Amino acid sequence: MPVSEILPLPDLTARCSPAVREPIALEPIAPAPVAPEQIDPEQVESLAGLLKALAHPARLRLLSMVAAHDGGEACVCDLIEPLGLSQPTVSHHLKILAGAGYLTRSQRGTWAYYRLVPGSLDAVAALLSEL
Amino acid sequence: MPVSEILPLPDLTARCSPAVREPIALEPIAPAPVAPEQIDPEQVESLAGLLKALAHPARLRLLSMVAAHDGGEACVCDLIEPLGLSQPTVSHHLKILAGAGYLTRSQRGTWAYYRLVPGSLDAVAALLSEL
DNA sequence: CAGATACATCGATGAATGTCAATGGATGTG
DNA sequence: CACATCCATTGACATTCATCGATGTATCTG
Repeated sequence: MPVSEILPLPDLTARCSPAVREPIALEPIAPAPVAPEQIDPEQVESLAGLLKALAHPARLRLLSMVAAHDGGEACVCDLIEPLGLSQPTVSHHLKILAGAGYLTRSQRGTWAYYRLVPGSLDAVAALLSEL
Repeated sequence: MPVSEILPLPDLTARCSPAVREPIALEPIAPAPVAPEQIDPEQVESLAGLLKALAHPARLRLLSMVAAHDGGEACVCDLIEPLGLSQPTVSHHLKILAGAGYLTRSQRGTWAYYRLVPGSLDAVAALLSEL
């Protein structure tokens, strides 16, 4: 039987394990947290999703264009030409932005008007800063 | 020769073109800006790249773990196990974060220590808010 | 020098994403 | 009703991305 099974002392060869690199505790210590992060896994997934919805040039431009448009709203056909993408692609990006909560969609007649959700960008910015 | 070529008046059928939906100007008006956005295209690409680097759960967790680690820095081997990904994958994500300017890398001996760049998250958060 | 450890890079593979043409549904017009 | 416009959805395709095993390099130890 190897000695290590009786006296599981950290060996002195330098390895990565934090327990090895830390000075040896003489008294019993509280069990170190297994995960050295304090971020809620669900919150991380959520924030990553919010950022992924923003992480595209066309979508950032869409947000800016909608916000700067007359009355704070714009319909799809207003955005196609300045964006330089096809109508299905523009609708696709708008759907992603609306799904993430950055835009609201209201249909009036044949047109679909998109409007920036107030404070939505500041909210995700705040989440980033407190990370 | 169609009349429209002599008198190019906007027709009355409702179409998307803003010029059609706007009230008809009686006086000559300054040419409307073609692009109803005022965002610098380069800045949009840049911000999208910064956000793309953040838009992944593993990378957000890495930022959090590095920031919360002892001394504000952590080496790769400290992050592999709590993250639950392989060492090449962890190195891959760290490289992306460092390339975007969120982390710095300093090699000391065999270890590579990563450290959060102070203010980098607040900077991108500020860019988001002023979008 | 031989072996072990930490880390990056390479290559391959499966998944996700962006884009457009084509289609379809809904609304308004003549 | 027939037709045009706006918009979303579908399907197909190419590109990008995430992941891991294998390999290579550098450093440290004995």
